[in-house]
Amino acid sequence: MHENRLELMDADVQQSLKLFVVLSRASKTLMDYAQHDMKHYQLNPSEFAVMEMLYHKGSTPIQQIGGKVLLASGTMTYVVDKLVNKGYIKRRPCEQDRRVIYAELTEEGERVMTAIFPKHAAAIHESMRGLTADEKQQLIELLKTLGQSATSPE
Amino acid sequence: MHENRLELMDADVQQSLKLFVVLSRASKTLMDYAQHDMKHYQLNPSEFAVMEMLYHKGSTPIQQIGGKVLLASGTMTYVVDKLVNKGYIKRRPCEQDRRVIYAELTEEGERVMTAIFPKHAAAIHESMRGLTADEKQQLIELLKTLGQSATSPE
DNA sequence: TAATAATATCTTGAATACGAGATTAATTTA
DNA sequence: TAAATTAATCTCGTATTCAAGATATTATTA
Repeated sequence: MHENRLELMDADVQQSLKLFVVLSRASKTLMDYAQHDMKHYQLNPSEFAVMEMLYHKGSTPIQQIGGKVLLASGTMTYVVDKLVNKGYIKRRPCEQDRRVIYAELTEEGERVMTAIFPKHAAAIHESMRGLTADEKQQLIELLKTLGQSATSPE
Repeated sequence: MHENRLELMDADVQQSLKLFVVLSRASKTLMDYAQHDMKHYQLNPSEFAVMEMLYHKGSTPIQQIGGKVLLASGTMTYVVDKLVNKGYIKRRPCEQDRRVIYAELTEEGERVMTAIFPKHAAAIHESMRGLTADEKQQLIELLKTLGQSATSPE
């Protein structure tokens, strides 16, 4: 009696729900995989994302970092504090605009990311070994389209 | 100097990282969309997932629910408590095995899910309007493969 | 110039999640 | 049957996140 509630739905809607579930699972699996790798470096996903952005972009205003890695401002303070305590980044007030504070890697932070990042990238790459380059490219295109359609005005 | 750190990497690895980012974003966008819809019914994603499972499977041991919707046992207690307080589900001890406790929808819970679920399904479906049925099918297959490769033995 | 609006960061409180350990019950072993 | 093991749930402490509000600074406007 319960089982066929799903079967009574429109087939297209069923397919969308199926995709939703598969997307959730695949995403969670990959995130767990990445998180597990980060644990080797004593970093959680938010911390790693901030470190990675600073590693690739250099000194950046805290707010810009939050916008890029999709973290709320309160979260940014928390994450930056933790990374400062670890000695990986430092705050540097902007001289032109004293509302702004830059975050940037310390020498220690640079050193750590230089050691860590290639390993982490390799781990991510390894987690996707089930797909060919062509399949990955297809996935990238399809996911981009999906992401856009879910964002744009209802 | 910072920008081309990425460019120095192997192209295949770069592609995998790109896919990782696109997957994260698409997933987050869809989850945010779904969460926004659930808010109309005063339910968060974990609560909705539990309700949905009970709606489709009927009375189920709490641990099994946790396994299916990927929540830790401590979290299950918390979520079940909240749904019980809302009057949507109830606990029922198993008579054969007194370690086991079933959760099941109350009449109110049944009523609410019958009203809510089709609307939620329609919202999910709508969020994916940017893809054709064929594209969705491709995505489903590719994501399944990806999810498996990230799970299987390192 | 004074008042207002906008911007960036930080503070605080609530919600959510996990993990370790406690509790209770069932099952297996000696 | 007693002890040990396994299993299911719950309790408690901690971590992470967001949202709303507070504070400080800059930009705009009257």
